[in-house]
Amino acid sequence: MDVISSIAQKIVISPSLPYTVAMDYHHRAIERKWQQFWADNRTFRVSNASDKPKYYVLDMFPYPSGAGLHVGHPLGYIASDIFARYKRLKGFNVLHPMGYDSFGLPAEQYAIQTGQHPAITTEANIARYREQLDNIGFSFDWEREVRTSDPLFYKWTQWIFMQLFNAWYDKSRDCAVPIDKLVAHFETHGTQNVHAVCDEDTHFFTADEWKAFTDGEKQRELLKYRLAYLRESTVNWCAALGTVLANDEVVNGVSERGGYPVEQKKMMQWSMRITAYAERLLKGLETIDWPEPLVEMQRNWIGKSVGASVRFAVPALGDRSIEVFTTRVDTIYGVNALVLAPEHELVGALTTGEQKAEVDAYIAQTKKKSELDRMADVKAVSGAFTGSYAAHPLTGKDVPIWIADYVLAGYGTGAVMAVPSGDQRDYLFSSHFGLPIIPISDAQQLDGQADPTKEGRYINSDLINGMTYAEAVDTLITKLESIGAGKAMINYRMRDAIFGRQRYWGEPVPVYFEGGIPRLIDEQDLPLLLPEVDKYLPTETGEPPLGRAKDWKYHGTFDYELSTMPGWAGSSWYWYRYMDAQHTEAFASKEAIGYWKDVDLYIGGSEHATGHLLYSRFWNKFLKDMGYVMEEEPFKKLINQGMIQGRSNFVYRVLDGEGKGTNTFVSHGLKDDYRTIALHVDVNIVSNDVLNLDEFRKFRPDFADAEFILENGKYVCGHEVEKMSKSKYNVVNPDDIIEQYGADTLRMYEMFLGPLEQSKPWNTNGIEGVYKFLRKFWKLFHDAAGNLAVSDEAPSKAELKALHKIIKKVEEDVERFSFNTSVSSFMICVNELTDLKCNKRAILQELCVVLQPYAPHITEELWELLGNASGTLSYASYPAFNPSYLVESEFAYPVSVNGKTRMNLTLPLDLAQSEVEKAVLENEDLQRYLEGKPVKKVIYVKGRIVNVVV
RNA sequence: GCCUGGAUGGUGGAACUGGUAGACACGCAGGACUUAAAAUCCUGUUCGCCCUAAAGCGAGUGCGGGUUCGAUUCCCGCUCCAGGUACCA
Repeated sequence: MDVISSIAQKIVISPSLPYTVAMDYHHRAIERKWQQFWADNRTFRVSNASDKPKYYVLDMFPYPSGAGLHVGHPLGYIASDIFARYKRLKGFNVLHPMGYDSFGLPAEQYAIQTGQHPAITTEANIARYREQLDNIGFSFDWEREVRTSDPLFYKWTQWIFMQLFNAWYDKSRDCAVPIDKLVAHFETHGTQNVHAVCDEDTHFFTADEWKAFTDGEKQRELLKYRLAYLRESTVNWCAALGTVLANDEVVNGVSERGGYPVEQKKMMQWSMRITAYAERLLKGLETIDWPEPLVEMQRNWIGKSVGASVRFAVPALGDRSIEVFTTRVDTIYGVNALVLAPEHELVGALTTGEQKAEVDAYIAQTKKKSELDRMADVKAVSGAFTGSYAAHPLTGKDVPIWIADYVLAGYGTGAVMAVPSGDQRDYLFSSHFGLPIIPISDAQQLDGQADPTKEGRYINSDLINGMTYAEAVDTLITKLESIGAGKAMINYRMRDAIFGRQRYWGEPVPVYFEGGIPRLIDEQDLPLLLPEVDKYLPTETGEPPLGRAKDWKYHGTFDYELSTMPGWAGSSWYWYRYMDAQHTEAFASKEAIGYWKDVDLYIGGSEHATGHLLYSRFWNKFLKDMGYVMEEEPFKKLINQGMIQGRSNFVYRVLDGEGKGTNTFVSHGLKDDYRTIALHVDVNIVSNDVLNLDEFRKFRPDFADAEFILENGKYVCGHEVEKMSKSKYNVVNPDDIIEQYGADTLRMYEMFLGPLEQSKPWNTNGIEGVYKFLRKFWKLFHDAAGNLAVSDEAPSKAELKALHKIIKKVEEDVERFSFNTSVSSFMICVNELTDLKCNKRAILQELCVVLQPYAPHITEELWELLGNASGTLSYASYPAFNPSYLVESEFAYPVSVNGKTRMNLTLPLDLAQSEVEKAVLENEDLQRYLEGKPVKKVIYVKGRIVNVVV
């Protein structure tokens, strides 16, 4: 009677529940109970002091957008949570925090449209995110939460900026050094023996000259050395948005967001001297365990080339010369021209009167071209002769000077020496303009194209004739250095990072101006709070939004810097704040940093490869140079989770003779018989590609009386993989999945979908299998009436084998981040135990521990039902694997003939090879396949296979 | 163009160091239970041939070759897909 009434009750409470007889496993009640328990008991609070070894599992923290989490966002968080929970069971003190990268454009755009302060929008979005995250049962220590837009957080972002401002990079020591040391050096030795990474226009001066400088002159000079510095840079200025955009925010010459035109504009901008760290950023890649494509991307981004810089004198210009960078100094005798970027500073001076018209026309044409579209870049060769000649540094011969747009102003010196025999671009250029093409190696094959080979011996090359590549390079560098015409040089593609945005919703730069000189505010005045403004738009005079703040002056008199920091500022150091999120004396205490040191495992998307991950490594190295942190690299191991794509569903509306839509829809399998148009349909009313017709009528009231042509009584939808977006009706909210199936099912299903690193479309088909698994698991502990029924009997051999198989499997899988295979193995284990009718406490209790990282709620509940203290499962011990339970005495060998499997033969594992051969060859069934042919050889691999070769 | 991944049933995927390809799950088909449906349980499910069936035979991991007793796995050549990057001297 009780059972029946409880069923009845269940039906009343949850009429929408698909499985009304699920009287046993009530995921809603269980999950709510444990989430509350963990919060109330601060179960996942972690201490900065422990006898246990430390382990730091970090997720890339989200930007809290207004749309909330969709089902793709938590993929990485689930994986890292499984890993963190597993490490806790393995006896580690695990730091597993979460926070928000809460400065950013969408909140500001919303503020521009609605006038609502971005802080309010952000606060609401964070609350929504938190609720959604809590629903999934993550084991985050929320007491360490950080928000980059919180003044208590950005105080330290500003503080780090101040340290960067107050530092320079000393190449002799190969590290950053406080600027005071540079000032002290200037006072005693001037610029002598200063090896700094600095601007190109620094002056040389003696100690006396330095001392004679005014304070303003000193500051101006020092700015050229600081790691955070102000300089005029060409930026992507978007007038419509009133801001500067990063290169990756500009697509095809228009802004990625909104598609507004973008122009190149010179502006004074804060920059970060990341190029000082180029070599260390490159070297460090060898010491970290990151996915190869990511390492490769950073390597390409840094773009190191080893070569030489060579100076070509230009007699017509007196003492001025053209400097080129080349990676192939060995080809210098093959030079037939110098080619400059049209923007090169010497172009004006070099152009002769005769050539002026042509050159000007060409420059005008290039400008238009770059404005138009670089994507429409045809391989057309173009260029113009300046009329001037340079002198070849070794032969003294005249080398014509050209300009062409295939030479980029921003790379190297903006000028190249053209060697048509060795470089394809130079070859095309030379053949187009009829310049001579001189072979320089006896191994070169110039049949219509350049040959960049380094093999062979040099010819037509005077000084290096007959030499090999290595000999030639050494000889030439030595020679060029001795005549002052060149030197070995390393060039990097990476540029210094622009660090200012003309935006409101970001960290204010803690700088004010006094007589045009930027100065830091006093440390005691941190944080420099974002001022209130009446509108979140640039001022009428084109100044950033902060220019609207009333009476916003340092000490009431000095103007503040009006740009704010870029989106990556806060995320470049946030993982240290988690170590000691409440600390007030520093960004984290020395003790906390000394204990946690670095991130052991970092999980996030590969889209941050060259942004966040590069800048974070840079700031980390800087903080280490200054003695604030301990490790050269912040993220020891990194895993990229794949992107979850959308999977859209379609219905097919039949078209009439004129191509107009009718009120009839045809099922996917029959649509080829009709003229149809595909319409997106909400994936949430489609199950296994079968459309719920009633829901469809509600979804599209305009089709309430539509007719449906069905197949097998069903309307089957078509599907396609697209981006997940509202307009495509393919967004799935994790909350809906959790409501229907529970968080444990969601967690396991997201893992079950496939390898973590792989991108895949979200598809709810198949989630039932995981839900069924959890109910089956629950049933192991209960009798048919739903009462706990666990036996204390000793487990059987088969039961122990099933348990220890999964203990081993999960251990191996988690360590190699293969979470999908664990889920399958759990299913196999529960299937086996169900077949064995196993209800032994000794088995089930350990199984709870093994499954806990994947399905923490159901296992906590069962753990408690088994009589364990409530909520102690998170810190239980992972069961020890005992291989003896897996030992087999015999094995069913697949017996193959010439590699083709023909039969199975069960044999004891301790047989000697000769005995196995005998048993196999004497087998009657085998004779059929041998067809009387003589046996050449028998391959026997113990516990694997027997192969008879005839 | 270059760099990095990837391609396995109707679907998601498994096979970890060369050793029974398709585990596990979805879907589908059939059956049990039920007045019925849902849920649950059971059976089958790579394809082709043969066939009442059982059994059997053949093919098969994008395509073409190779190494090997044995290849989804290693080597060579190609096709397609995804991500990154692009006159980088």
